Amino acid sequence: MHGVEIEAVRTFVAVVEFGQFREAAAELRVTQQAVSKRVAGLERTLGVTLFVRTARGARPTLDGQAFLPHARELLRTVERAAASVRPGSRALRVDVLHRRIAPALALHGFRASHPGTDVDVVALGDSDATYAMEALLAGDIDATFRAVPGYDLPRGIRAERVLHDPLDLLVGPRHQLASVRSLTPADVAGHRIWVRGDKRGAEWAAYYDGLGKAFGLRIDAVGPDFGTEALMDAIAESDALATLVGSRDRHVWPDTHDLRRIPLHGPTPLYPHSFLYRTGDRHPGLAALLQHLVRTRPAPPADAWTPSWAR
Amino acid sequence: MHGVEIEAVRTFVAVVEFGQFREAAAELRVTQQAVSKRVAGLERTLGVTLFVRTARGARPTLDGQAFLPHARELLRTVERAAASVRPGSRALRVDVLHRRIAPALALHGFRASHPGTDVDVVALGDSDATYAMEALLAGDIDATFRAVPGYDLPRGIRAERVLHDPLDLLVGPRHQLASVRSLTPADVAGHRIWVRGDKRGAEWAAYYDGLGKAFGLRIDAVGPDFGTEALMDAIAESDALATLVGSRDRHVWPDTHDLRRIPLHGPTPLYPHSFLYRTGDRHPGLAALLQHLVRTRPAPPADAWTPSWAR
DNA sequence: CCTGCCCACAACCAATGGTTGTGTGCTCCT
DNA sequence: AGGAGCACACAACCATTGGTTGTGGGCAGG
Repeated sequence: MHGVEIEAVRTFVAVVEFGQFREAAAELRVTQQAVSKRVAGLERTLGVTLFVRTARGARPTLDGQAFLPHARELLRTVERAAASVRPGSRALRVDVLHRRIAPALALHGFRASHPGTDVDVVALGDSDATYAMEALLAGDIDATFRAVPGYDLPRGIRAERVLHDPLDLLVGPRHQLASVRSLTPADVAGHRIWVRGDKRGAEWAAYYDGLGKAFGLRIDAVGPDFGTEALMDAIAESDALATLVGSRDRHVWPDTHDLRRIPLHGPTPLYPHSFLYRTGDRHPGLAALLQHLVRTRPAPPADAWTPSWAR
Repeated sequence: MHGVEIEAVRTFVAVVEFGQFREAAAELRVTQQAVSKRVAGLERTLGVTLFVRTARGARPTLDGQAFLPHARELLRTVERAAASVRPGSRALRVDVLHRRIAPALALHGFRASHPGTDVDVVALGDSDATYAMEALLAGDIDATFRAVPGYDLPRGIRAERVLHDPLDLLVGPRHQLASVRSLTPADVAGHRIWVRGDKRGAEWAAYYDGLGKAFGLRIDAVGPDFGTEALMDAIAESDALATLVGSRDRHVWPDTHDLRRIPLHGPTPLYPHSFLYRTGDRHPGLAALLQHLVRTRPAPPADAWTPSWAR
């Protein structure tokens, strides 16, 4: 009974409206005695008597009348305050790292099957998973697709493995493997591979490090200033340079490059996409999206390979 | 943790202002853990994360930033509500007899032009001017609008004529005068007029008695149990019954009643509203309100009629 | 790598706010 | 006038809450 309590104020208004404690109690789903206590408490904290109790009900005193409009305003203000951050009042914001890779396509599927849910797709860029986590914690985004271990996440963030994209080797027309239809990862040993990604980004780097170590590949990450276009240009020219792309990625590059995808199998390296979200986020679209992703989660191929930390 | 708690909101604001839980806790004289719990509880009820916790403190998330102004407004509203009944330093409390008649409108004008002064409008009802005077003398209210003679007031109470509302005849669609555009009071002689008002209320009764005598009208007061709605219903049905309302009154009645106002001129009967207050009342808002009323006092029409005691 | 700072979690405890059961006073009806 | 019925207050009791102290983990800075 330290300060003014909102439930007490709500009770006060109900009593004024019904003219008696009993009905107000019924409306509020509590006993008459509880209403009596709440009103008594409010009267104590305010230091005035709010109701004249009669045999047929209760009617506000002058102080009660004076308090009433303020009480109503208070309830409206509370409602507005709660509405200002109500989950669902805005579109769900999901970060996808890049608009043309597998997670973005999964989002398109979700939008098609849930036309009622607004989803904003934002691309924070492939800088660093940490940055995305911060944005997640700060509420800038509701979820993000990242390749991270399922453990060792910041407090308040959960991850769910929802996608895995088999990798294709992408080579130019003059590459030594350009006409091959299928390869094992081990076949690529000895060929230079560049992947685009910030060295500091533990995310891509960790994956390609693991992949390289597992199959004896030489994979170099080219810094963020070296854009996708420049990388594609370099590959198109080269007879020894290749890169790796998700088989479901829908990157666009000029036709003139004549680049070829060569699927990898035996084993099939999968790039693991986790769906990261705040545990406290009550946005209704979030639950729906998570459910959709889990339901449509593809079965991994029998010969799948992923780094140990991603399992 | 059922609904939004004011203490939690206060805590939230303190944390935003200090930038960390620790200092906010010191400010609020509780432990850091209590602040942590309160914020966590608020986040749970709102369903959003309000702060990003870092090693050096806490800064609001986007939701937190959005919530902040509402939180501050909420605290101000609570303060105003409590102040409205605070013994000693409460808002100016003015009785208006009814919320939809001219004096209430005048108060709205005052509030608009003096946003710094809190005014609470209460309605004691049209029982008896004596009752209002008692409330005035007892300090329950600071002022009241009543139609009383300027003389013969209890010691300690002063009256100032501040408003006069021309009367309209209000009739139903089937009334014999329903299509007339304007009337003199004498034209209404012979038609039955009911006005709502307690017979014991010297106030209304004295005015309508005088009006009836002056122009040969038959005006009956229907008791307080006979509500405004019932009166309006009766008038809507009748071809002979009418009532009198102030031309500035903003009573609401169902559209279906199809009631018509007919202004009275030649002479124009004015209903006199006096502003009554305690001479000893030092409330700063009182002087401001009185001054405002006197300044905006309308000039009476040239052919005005008021009872002799009201002059 | 260690230290210091800041917040979260756990365990515990007093106070709160709810319940049921009962009492008192007023109205209305007989 | 007296009793029934209704409406609110009081009392006892109990689950929940919101506070405390104690402790641990993460991060920035030396």
